[in-house]
Amino acid sequence: MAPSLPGEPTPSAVRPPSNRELAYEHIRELIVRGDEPPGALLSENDLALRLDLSRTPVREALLLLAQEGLVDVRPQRGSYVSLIDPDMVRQAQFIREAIEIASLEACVAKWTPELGAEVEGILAAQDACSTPEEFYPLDEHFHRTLLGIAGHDFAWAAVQSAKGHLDRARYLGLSGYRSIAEYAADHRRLHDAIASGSLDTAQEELRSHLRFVLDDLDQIQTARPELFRVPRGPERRPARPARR
Amino acid sequence: MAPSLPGEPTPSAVRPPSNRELAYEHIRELIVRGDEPPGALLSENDLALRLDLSRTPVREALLLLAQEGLVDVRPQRGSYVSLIDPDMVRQAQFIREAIEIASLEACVAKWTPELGAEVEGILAAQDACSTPEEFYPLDEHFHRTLLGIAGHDFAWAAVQSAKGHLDRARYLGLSGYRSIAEYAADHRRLHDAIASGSLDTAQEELRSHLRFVLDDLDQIQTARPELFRVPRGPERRPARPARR
DNA sequence: GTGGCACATCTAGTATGGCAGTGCGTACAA
DNA sequence: TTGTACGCACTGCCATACTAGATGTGCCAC
Repeated sequence: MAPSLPGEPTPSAVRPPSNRELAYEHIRELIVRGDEPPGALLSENDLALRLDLSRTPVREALLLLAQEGLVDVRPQRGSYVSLIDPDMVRQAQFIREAIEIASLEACVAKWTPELGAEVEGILAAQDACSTPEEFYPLDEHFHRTLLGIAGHDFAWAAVQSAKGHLDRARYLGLSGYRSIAEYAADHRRLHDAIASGSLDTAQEELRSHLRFVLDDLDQIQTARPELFRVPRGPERRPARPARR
Repeated sequence: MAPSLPGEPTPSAVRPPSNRELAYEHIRELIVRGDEPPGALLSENDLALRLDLSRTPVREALLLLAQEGLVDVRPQRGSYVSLIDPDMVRQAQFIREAIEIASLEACVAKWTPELGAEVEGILAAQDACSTPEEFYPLDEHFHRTLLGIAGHDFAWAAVQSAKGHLDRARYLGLSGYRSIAEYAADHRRLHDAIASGSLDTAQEELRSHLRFVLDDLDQIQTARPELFRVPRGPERRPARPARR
């Protein structure tokens, strides 16, 4: 686990993270890792108890997560982990692809051997990974670094906020449908194309790399249909818990 | 039975807007329209009094605006309207351009005469505008409609959240540096290119249209430097009292 | 046995009070 | 005159109390 990622926009270095940030990170982790599956109830009161905080920071964290699309707040009813909406995933993928592909032009233009060495380091670390848990942060780091080289570091925030649903699908996808080694190989080919200055090749490599998420998505949807919002038909509630 | 159709993220049609949404819209309007200029102090207490609400919805609105980059919350110090950061505006422009340009492909592919008629209606309304206040929502409507035709309606949220700084610059830009008529003419040329199925032309039209914001930006920065974050030099603080 | 209404009990939304950190004005010392 | 220490007043952060609305449950009339 990286203690401090480079380029972090967090002023946490001097200021301890607020309870809201703590709650946000914690809850987001629960959702992305699948510990709280899509459809699960996330009660403000319950979370406040579990995290040993008051409702206010928990509530504000849920507000941000709802903005991101990971949580579905239904007033006076409850807050739920949002179901994975295939259409929304596809659109998130579109956004990500649009931004990352467009950034490659500047990335190739600004490429230097020093930057190449930095990226090589990430690639080497990826090759040493054996579990998705290890690979996942490195994958983020790789893509984020490329954006940073292009001078579009700020765009990462936009990508990240859009790819909430993508993250979950990706996490599940890394769990077996496509191997870590294949993802790592994609990254290396992309790096080679950038380093050799062939923009078109790089764009094609990145495009197919990013689109594999969609293939994974189909696989996951077939295997775990209960995690997905049904495209047609109500299915408002999967089952009657019949509490009490 | 599902009373509300899934797919539309806004339940506002059936539910009255919450105080938080009211506060958000109101404060955002203040900032984008320039009523509260960059650097102005936005006190939770003060806003709560002015909007006749409690501090909670105001605070949550400020949280969302901070996430969007329009407000700069400094803990235990105050919340301020963020200064316009030229680099951030450029990156927001990049994001927007990447998404809208990429969406044109699907837009051209899915174009129909019926959709053309709808867009024509917007164009006609734009031609009838005489003030930026009238034009501004129609401009949003135009671009959003194109995204919707491409089937990337969801991407609008990403664009919007990224273009906070852009909005302000754009609003100022509409106030004189480039005329409404020129913007409207851009839109019409873009429409014609899409309708005739020439993707490349459409992309070029849109690209130059969107990049005019950057030209405006330079004009505005020259005219009103106090609204901008200084690009070079420390200026961390005017002076260091170095108490204690 | 069935349909409908009322209540008990959840929920999130909102209001408010206390707390802790920071900047700035002021007064004092060199 | 200049530099420094100190305290007040202000800020946002967090906790708690209260409100209104939605839902499941069970009683009761039929």
